[in-house]
Amino acid sequence: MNAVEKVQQAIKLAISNAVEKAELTTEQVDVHLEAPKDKANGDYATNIAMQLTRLAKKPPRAIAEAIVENLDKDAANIENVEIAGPGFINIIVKKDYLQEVVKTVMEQQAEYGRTNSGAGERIQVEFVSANPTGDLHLGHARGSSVGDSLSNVLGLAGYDVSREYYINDAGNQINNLALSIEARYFEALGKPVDMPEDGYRGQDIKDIADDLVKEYGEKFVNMSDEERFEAFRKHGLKVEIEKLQQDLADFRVEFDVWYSESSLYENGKIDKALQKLRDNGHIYEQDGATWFRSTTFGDDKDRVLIKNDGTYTYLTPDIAYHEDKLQRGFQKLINVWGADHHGYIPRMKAAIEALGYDRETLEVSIIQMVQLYKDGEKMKMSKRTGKAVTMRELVELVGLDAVRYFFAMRSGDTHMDFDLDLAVSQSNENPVYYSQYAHARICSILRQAEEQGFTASLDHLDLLTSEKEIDVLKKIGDFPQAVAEAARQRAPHRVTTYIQELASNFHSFYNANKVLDASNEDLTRARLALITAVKTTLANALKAVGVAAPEKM
RNA sequence: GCGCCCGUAGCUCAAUUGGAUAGAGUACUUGACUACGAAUCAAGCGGUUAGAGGUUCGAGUCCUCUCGGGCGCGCCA
Repeated sequence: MNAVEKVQQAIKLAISNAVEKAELTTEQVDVHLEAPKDKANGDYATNIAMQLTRLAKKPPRAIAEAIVENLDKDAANIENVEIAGPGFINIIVKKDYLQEVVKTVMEQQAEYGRTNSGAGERIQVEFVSANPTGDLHLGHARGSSVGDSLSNVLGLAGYDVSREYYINDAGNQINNLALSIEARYFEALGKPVDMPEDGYRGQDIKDIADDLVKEYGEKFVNMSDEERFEAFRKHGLKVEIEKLQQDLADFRVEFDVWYSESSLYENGKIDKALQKLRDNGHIYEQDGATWFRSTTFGDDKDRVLIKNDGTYTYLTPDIAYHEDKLQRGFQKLINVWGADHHGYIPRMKAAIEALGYDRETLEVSIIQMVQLYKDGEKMKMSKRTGKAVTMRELVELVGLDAVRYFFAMRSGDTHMDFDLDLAVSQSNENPVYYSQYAHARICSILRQAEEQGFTASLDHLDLLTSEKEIDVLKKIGDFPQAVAEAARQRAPHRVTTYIQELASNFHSFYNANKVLDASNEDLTRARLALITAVKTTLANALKAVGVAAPEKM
């Protein structure tokens, strides 16, 4: 438990003791502390008096007064309390504990912010999982950013996280991939053939075909259709998957597991999952197809698992895949899906339940669509013509940090307008630079401190008593809980909000106080410790959302 | 037609999951560099939280309906 939590704990205890002493209720009360938005309402506030109105059968303000009268302030490090509004108890704490915060950051360094609030719960986060049939585009960039940030945040909060990418390397779309490459291959040789109806028309397919021509010439022309198809399928998959891996690595996203769909065919896991569903009585045959009675578990219609041509639908291996995840011992599965897949949730949850697991084990985080704007106008996109903006293009245009930050800033469940001009602009209009600038600024001060012979010291932290300094200290102290809360709510964008606030507090402090002051060496050394703690905290927070913390800009 | 998501300041978005006078950034108006980085700071302006009911001490948040936008609704993946 860190210094901040200790203080909060002590306050909660003192209040619940006061409730008992005032004989307001015999029931156990859970004291909820909040940090008021407005500092005028104290460092902490509790709504306990309002919550007790029913139990104590008294008006909230009278309850609040009774609690305050019986409150042991010294035990809880409380400087002052006030009753305000409808019955809030506002608490002002003594600030000396904040010195501990700086020491903690100095000790923990890159580990500062880590807690055990997740208690080692094993969580798998599956995200992106785009088909290996084309380039990652704008929507995947958002999914990558949110999925990766979420994983980072969960990891920091003490969950045991595994990131996974499900490679759809089986099924129809891969056949289409092979046929699309084939069409482009013949086209490149000047022997055009028809592109399949739902073929892939991206530039990447043309590139693959051109490379094949360059390296092998007409080698594939005289092969049997089957041989050529197989060669193109294998080669296409390899190139596409490597490209996905490279693009994601360049986006600062690393997966722990790349899970192959086709492996489920090869090792019999699909059959096993089907058999389990059959044994559990959730399968029936109709119209020459095999059905999953998902309506038993709240889906709006039953789903086909084996088509009347004997092949599986997309759902079937996916069920086997989720069965496999659960058998690997994950206690929670988080799938990050695009909004266009939200209709898929009920059937997947139904499958989980039909396999004998708790449907709540699966959490699906839906990422809403992104709309690109340029010159104040919507950019039209078309997947069919291959004119969608790719993730790689976006990064080249905007810069990696700005892209990651923009997506990390926003809650995934909001429809998002991405202003290209704003993201590209290297000015104060662009929010990503605000926090990076704070970091670079601190580094600059530290460089000059070194030149002037100042070193940070923890011996005079009691000199940090100005309002700006207290604000910074408090904000630093909030970090571990902010991360834990972001993890609990699966809301990594909260970390970005935190980053803005910390940077803001720092900038404000910077403009009000000179750090390097030869006339007051003790204060200088304390402030150097303070800004070093800010630097570390900022860097840790930025890292969690996949953004660099530059020493110079 | 049915289902899910969304609607908050001119614009882009937050809001500790039911708490106080709804907050940031940006834009706009002022002011601050012979001070460690002005990509900064300080102050001002800006709101019937799409609308109408309801639940209660208390609603942007929960319930019902209406309006507007997005996405789904396949023996595609």
